[in-house]
Amino acid sequence: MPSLFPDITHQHNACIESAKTRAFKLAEDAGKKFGANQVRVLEALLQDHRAASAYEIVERMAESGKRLQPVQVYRALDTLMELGLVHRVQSINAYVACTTEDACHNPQLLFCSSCKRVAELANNTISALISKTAKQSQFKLEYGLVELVGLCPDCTDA
Amino acid sequence: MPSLFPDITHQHNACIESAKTRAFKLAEDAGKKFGANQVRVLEALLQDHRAASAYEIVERMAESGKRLQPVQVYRALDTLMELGLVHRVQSINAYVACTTEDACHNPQLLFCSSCKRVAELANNTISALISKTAKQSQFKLEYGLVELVGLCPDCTDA
DNA sequence: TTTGTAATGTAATTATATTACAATTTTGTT
DNA sequence: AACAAAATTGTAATATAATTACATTACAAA
Repeated sequence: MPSLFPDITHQHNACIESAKTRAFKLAEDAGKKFGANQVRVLEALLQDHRAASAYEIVERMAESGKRLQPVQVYRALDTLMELGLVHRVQSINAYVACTTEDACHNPQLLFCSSCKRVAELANNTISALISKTAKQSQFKLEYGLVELVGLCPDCTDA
Repeated sequence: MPSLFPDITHQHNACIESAKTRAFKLAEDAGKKFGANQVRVLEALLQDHRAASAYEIVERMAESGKRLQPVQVYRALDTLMELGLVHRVQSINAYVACTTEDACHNPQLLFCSSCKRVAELANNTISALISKTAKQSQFKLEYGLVELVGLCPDCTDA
């Protein structure tokens, strides 16, 4: 099994474009339209595969000419998370663009504590097991998160 | 399968005592001793099975006569989490005392967003699956968390 | 056109967490 | 007991993360 972390050779421009296309389609299906800020924040997150705090997003955007207030970034993040296009990396209060084929609300994330990159799983066995467990305990699941913190292959080698 | 959430009839005093006994034993095994603040913070968390923010812990302790500064609470929480006696409820930046037989670092938590109670699983199938997944992706796991957010049986009924 | 709604903008504040450094207590050793 | 080293506790200030409240603008539906 190859690493889930994007390698150096991956075509990031194409990666960004396909993610945006996917996002617009998804929003359309959900009967929503992106406002300018939502698009900008998504773009800021798509710049790389690293988790960024809300305030880092503010700075990224300021550098590219559009400074938003924190609350505006949080609002955009909320919308994007509702659509499953952005995930919160809970253990570090940061955010990352979803990279799975379908947007999701129960992400399974691998977070590298060294390079801050995030890889995303879509392991149905795990999802199913979680659903089953919730059901068994009569727990009405709103959302479930699986977050693995550690070192990605690149950072382990180095 | 019965609910994992403690029912009204559970003997909470006994619950607290056994948790404390377990904690002291564990610390001893690890060659550590608890300082006064560590014990106090653990006791504050053991008051109930609800997740409490660090600042709520500050207030709880102030009410019972010993106000600590936030940083002192965070220090105690760090120590307790290292020992696996306290878990962070990542999705809400809060903390809860571990309730499983053995202290653990890879907790599986069910968090009720209504009453804030936390139940803890120890599902080996899930743990094993996560370890396996990490290994397959050459990911050096530091810790893994599973957090299910939703409504507990009591809050679903109400 | 006006009405309602969603999105955006601005300011202030609250909540969460850490840094830096000083004082004290405990532990182990002479 | 006396001392040094280490761990724990205490205090102040600050950094980071997130929300509240309210005003304004854009845009679509009636």
